[in-house]
Amino acid sequence: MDTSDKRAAVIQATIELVAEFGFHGSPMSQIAKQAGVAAGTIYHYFESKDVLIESSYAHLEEELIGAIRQGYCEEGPVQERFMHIGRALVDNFIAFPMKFRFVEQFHNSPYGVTSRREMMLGKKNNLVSSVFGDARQQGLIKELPLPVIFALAFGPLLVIIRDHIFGLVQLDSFLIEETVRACWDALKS
Amino acid sequence: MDTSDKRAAVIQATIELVAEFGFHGSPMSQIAKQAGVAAGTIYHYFESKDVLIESSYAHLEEELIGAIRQGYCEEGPVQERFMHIGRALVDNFIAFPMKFRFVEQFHNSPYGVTSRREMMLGKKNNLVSSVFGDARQQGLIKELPLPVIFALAFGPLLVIIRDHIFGLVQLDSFLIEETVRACWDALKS
Amino acid sequence: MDTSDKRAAVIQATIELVAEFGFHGSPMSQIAKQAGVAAGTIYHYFESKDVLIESSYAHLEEELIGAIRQGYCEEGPVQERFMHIGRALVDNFIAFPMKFRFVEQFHNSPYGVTSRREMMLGKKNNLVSSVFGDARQQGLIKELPLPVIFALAFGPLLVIIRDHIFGLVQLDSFLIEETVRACWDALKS
Amino acid sequence: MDTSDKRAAVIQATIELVAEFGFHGSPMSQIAKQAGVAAGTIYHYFESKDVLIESSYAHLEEELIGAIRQGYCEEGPVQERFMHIGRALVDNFIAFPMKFRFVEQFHNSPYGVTSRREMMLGKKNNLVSSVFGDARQQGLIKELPLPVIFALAFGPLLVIIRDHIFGLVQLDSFLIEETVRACWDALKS
DNA sequence: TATGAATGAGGTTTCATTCAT
DNA sequence: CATGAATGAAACCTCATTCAT
Repeated sequence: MDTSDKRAAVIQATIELVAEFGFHGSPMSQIAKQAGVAAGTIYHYFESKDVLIESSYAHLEEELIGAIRQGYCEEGPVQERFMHIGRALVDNFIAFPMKFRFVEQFHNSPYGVTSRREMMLGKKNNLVSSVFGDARQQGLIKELPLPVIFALAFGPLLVIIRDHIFGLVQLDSFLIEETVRACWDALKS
Repeated sequence: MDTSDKRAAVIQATIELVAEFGFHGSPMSQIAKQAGVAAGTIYHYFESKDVLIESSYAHLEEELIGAIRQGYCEEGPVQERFMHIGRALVDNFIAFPMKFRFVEQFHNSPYGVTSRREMMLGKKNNLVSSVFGDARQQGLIKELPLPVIFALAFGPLLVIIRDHIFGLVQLDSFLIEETVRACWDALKS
Repeated sequence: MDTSDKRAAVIQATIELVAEFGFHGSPMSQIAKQAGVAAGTIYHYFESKDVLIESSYAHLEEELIGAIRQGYCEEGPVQERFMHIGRALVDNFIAFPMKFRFVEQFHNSPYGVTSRREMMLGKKNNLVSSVFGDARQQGLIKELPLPVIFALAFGPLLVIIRDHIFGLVQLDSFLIEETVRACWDALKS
Repeated sequence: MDTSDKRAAVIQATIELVAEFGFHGSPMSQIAKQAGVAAGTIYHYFESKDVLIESSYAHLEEELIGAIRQGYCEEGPVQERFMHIGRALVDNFIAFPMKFRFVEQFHNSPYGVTSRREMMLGKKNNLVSSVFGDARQQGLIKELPLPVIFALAFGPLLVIIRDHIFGLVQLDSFLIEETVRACWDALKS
């Protein structure tokens, strides 16, 4: 295991434990054990537990953006681009429930307060922003502030992903398709 | 201050502190101080910190249901009943941001995992369930599983409430109205 | 053991351990054990280890000033008052070597840097200051800055106390008398 | 930088850091960084931190003895030889306050306990010892045990050096001269 | 009932030291 | 010789909980 593998192992362990037990339920000693490193080693890569958690979040954010980019056609029609993003979002989180659990806990905790303004689904993400920009220009969606647009577009997805992970609903590709399309209905002018 | 006032003070203090600092950032000693009681006193009313937090959540849930009931007309048309619920939900959380912060943290933490199946917006809440039951019967909304319906109906509201509290958007009664209506658009068959 | 006894026990344990093992060699867990209290208890009385050490020093300072006051005659001739102070200083530190070891370590460490300006033998101590004030007025001692006067008066005493404690010299009341008198010789104009 | 330069750099870094932050506040990693070497490298030259600190002290001791020897006339009159030593001591420490801070911390710490019996100003130093031997033979100084003589001679100097370094007094060559002379007054029979 | 001092397990973090490169 | 990542014991400190008053 070379150097950067160790850093990656620590992040992976952090995500797994936090997803299951929360920030408070994931002591550094456990993270170290799960990552297969000594407790002190973590502090070579991350200044503190806070930094470790922020770094883990940043890692997940990048991974998610990468997943969305897969097969994304920047030239396609707006609605199709939106459908792709919604599908990718749900597919990815359902495939890796731990990521979702981690991200949700991060957003709803003192840790996430600072990072929330540039969140995964926010302005930082040009892919998503440009979809809504184009949609607005073409008069396809309602004239509402961007945050409201984002909320209508992705709010339902976050909820059903959570429900799926907790077993309250069983999503399949058909249901995902229908749900994302319903989100588009909310946006349509 | 008589006996039940003390219980209420503890719950109030718990909500305020957890909203701002999270569960881990709200030690029992601080809760006691904020509530104006001794640390040991809390244990007369609540068996443990976990029980205190679950009780605080239950308290908020009841308050919210009460707020929704205010001015609710069980006999009115389905869409109007839905609009009322959506409006009441947003209004109430915006008026008391701490409640929202507490509830969100609760839902996304190990504490909330057990309670989620009977969540505020879930089956336990007959008011809400009956709206969608009626809507489905009258063929007004899409043929999707109830959890998906819930997600489409309330997911966006939770997101914009959060955005409003964090200052990312400034909601007013017009914007709330439009947003809740857009949620209905997502549901409409 | 009532409440203030516990605070006193912690300070006593701190002095004993630091005297023997130094600040770094005296972990809070050891101090707790020596004091017969739980580790956490220390933090009810002292905010941190630093505060504990500063408080222990302050305690010793007061004790020493009290010891010097014993049998001190404010109206007596200047030289006799000086002799009394010198004798009391040496007697007290020789009787309680741990106090001396603690104080010396405190003064020569980052802890002591802040407190040094108002040290035991400094301006804060009116008893000592007034002796030199009177001596100067009566033209009995050299015209040198007060810090130099203090150094000439007490510097040698601190060194021989240390030597005595380490067994390099065996002080008795005769030797103490002669040494304090020699200090006066250094001051005499 | 050749081999012995590295050893010297480590010692220099140790003195600087310990002077400012104390033994406990000077981790090996910091010493390494300040010296411009890798942490492990220190262990090629010094078996342990304790050995490093003792070696740093020994280095300073030798430097100081060398400084005192500069311009020292072994054949001169006793009082002049004493004055020279006192002057050199004060001048050197004032010119290099870090040395003084290190030495003081060393003497008043568990590290110094073992070395104190052969301290800088002690028997080991023939230069100083022979001055007092000659002075005694010529009947110039009081009939007191050697440790007391040492205390009277150098105790005040250590105190005012400290005061000067901490800014409590501003020493100049005149004041130094007067102070050393006053020390001689304490010794004079 | 109410208090709050006391407990002590357990959390985060530091740091002297080692060893493969 | 030199490096610096890795180790893990141990430090300081927190905090949920208890219990004598």
